Amino acid sequence: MRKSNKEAAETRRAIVTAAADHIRRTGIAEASLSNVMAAAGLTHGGFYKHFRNREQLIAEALVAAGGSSAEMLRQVRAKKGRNAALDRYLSPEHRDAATPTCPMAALGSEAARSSAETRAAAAAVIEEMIDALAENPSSEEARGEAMVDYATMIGAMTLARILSGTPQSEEILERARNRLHR
Amino acid sequence: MRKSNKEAAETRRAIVTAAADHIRRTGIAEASLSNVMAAAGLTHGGFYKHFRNREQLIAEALVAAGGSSAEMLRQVRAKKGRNAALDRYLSPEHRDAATPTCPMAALGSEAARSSAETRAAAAAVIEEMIDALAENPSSEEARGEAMVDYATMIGAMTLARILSGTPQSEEILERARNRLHR
DNA sequence: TGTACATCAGTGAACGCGCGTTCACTGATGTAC
DNA sequence: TGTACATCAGTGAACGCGCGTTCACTGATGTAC
Repeated sequence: MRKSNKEAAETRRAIVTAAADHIRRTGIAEASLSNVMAAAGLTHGGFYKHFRNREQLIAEALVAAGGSSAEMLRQVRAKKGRNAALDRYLSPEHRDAATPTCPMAALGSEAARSSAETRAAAAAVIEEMIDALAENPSSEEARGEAMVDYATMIGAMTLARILSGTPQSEEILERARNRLHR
Repeated sequence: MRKSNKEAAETRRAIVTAAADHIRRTGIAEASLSNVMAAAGLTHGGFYKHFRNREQLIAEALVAAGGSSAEMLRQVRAKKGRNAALDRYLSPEHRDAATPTCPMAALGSEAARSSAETRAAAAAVIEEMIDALAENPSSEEARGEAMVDYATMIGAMTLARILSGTPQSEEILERARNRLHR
């Protein structure tokens, strides 16, 4: 039962979206093709009609996840300013979200150990997040500062998630917000 | 061929050490019992003579890894001061180490998604690292500042590892060092 | 201290399971005329 | 525009593999007397 080209393109997008959600929820290693395909409403056999292999899907899913995370940062920032965007990122809601928004906080250390293809995708995500975060994205200095800000954000979110359920979890988020506010 | 109690205790320690190395090198999910046991010079079947299950080993390995990481931080700091300890942590050598020193930088995002037992072990590691890092570990304020410092450290190391091989990798480490120096 | 027996550290085969990938098959869609 | 056939999206079974865990077995160590 061949599908139309338009339907096939939608299917491909649905698979990437399902994978983007899955890797942020469970990490890369736990996102099996069967589970991702089932979440997209398909059986696993058809996967290779759309992707070369699992590796390619992971790279695309990472970029998609990073895109939606940067978009959210940009929107809050445009409407309510930089501090509000930081507050949103470093909030208990982001910490507790069933599907975390930022892929670097959700699986950064796993990406660091991954293949060159996956790391290149992760590097593109970092680039986009820095763009969304920097006061003036064309200034080398501002981008550099945003880079360290972002490091603090993903580190604080990681610690807050490990410490979930203890008072220190709220504390690390609050202290990170205070340090990064301008 | 039963082993003496002393030998058995040594075996147990060797398994934990092998696991502590393995999880820092490859993450928790990739550290299989067979591989860990082989690294300790044993076959996998004997594992359950020492541990309840894999979960227990991971928790103990995490604490062991954190202990050696905190110990290194303390030693450099005692000899050469706080800034030198930060420089050592945020160095290209730590980034490139075959077995990374700090388990939180190596697998923090994975620990955040793990079971309560593993997260409790990770929380103990965080506690110990903050102790080693804080100017005055008995001051609540100093511990809080050290917490955010540590967040920046693990975030910067994670980003530096993803960006390995690009000029930004060195840049993020240098900028993080500069921001945290006192 | 010596003896008899219970304990148990470690081995290696086995289990059921889920993984990534391949494949034959289907029938609706795409395309060449 | 209509027809004939090639294409290919998606299905579901199959593959070889490594996983965590269990188990029968071994013989040296530990212990009770």
